[in-house]
Amino acid sequence: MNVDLRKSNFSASNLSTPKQRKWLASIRSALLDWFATSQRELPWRQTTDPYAIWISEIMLQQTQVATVLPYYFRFLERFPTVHELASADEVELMRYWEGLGYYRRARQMHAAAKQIVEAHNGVFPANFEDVFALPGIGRYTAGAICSFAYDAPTPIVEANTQRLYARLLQWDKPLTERQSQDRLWEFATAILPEKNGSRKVNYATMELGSLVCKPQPECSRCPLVNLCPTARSGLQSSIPAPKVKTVYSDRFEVALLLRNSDCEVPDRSKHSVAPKYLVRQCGPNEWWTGLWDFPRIEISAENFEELDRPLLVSSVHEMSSRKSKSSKRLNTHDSPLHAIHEAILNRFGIATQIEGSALRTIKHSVTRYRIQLRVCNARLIRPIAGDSQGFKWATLEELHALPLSASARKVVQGLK
DNA sequence: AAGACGGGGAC
DNA sequence: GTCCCAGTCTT
Repeated sequence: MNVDLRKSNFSASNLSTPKQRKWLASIRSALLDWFATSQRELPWRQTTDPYAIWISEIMLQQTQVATVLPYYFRFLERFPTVHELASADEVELMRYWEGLGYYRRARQMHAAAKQIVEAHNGVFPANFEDVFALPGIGRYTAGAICSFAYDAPTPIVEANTQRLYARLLQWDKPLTERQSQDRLWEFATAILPEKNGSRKVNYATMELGSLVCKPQPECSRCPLVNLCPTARSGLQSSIPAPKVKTVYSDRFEVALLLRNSDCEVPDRSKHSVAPKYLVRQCGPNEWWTGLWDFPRIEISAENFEELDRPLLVSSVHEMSSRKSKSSKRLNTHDSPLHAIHEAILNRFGIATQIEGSALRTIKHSVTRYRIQLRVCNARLIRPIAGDSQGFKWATLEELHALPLSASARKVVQGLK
């Protein structure tokens, strides 16, 4: 089209001048042609069931398509309707979410399902305001559900479309700014057709952002290349503005494997009793809220190294009697192990003793932390106090049914 | 406006 | 290694 790209960085208004409307119509048209031949066949696009679309949208928050696919099928098979989800057992639900991360998504979804049963008679709401009001559903997800399920003209702005829209607008300010967000939502609204067909347009903008207008875009394959001022000016690498680099910090942890067979009288009724491991449920103000984990604490880099030393020998007895002639290492200064035992006692109220050096070290990451976790055998040197809440002993089989963090799951994998 | 929240894919 | 991902909610 004969649209002047040099003037398509609109100064203000809501993209409603004749020239802007013509430009938008050209984009829409080229986009839909491209989408018809280039779209991926994703399972959540083969349905208009708002429930299934909702599940997919929640799973897809900050999570890539390839990661979601297996979870999506498994989840819908087990929880095919709002009612099934609303009446789901919390533990089983979390087990179906395990590995996806951002576990509050699952809890909020559970709450939302109950809300839908209560307030909407189990029928997924059909207008934006009602959908938006549900826990875990923000502006993007509400718009996506209404558009995809009902073909409502609700705009969407998420990672893919945000990048695409910013480039089409040649918007060079950081996208986190309020002004930027307002502009993006304005574009997202303006790009939708007057009447029907918003579903397809929203699918198409996301798909183009995902497959072509990537962080490193492939403009030579883009159906909008001749309509895009950023491509014209060669500013693809600076638009959208690069995000502030994440500063990672190292973190060291130790997890304790405490077996009941080491500290309790075995059940005499059976000649072979499966050992049980001490686990606890993570509380509201810690990572993996609601999930189960082995007793685990952060430790210093020095103590972390100490746990890697072979043939580690220490006992509380040796440490508590400072005058005794225990091993040379323990005599020099406060044992690092003592510090760890103290920290475990303070944190969990259990008196423990680490045995030997770490079985293994697991690397994982949580948001901005790069974590190394030493897994250690340990024993209880005093019974667990009655007021220590949240603990339970679980067999290997029971551990398989409990929702764990990905790192705790790795620990369990090593227990066979 | 900025930070918390998980984990894995892709390069 | 680094960057990024169909965001939401809380400071």
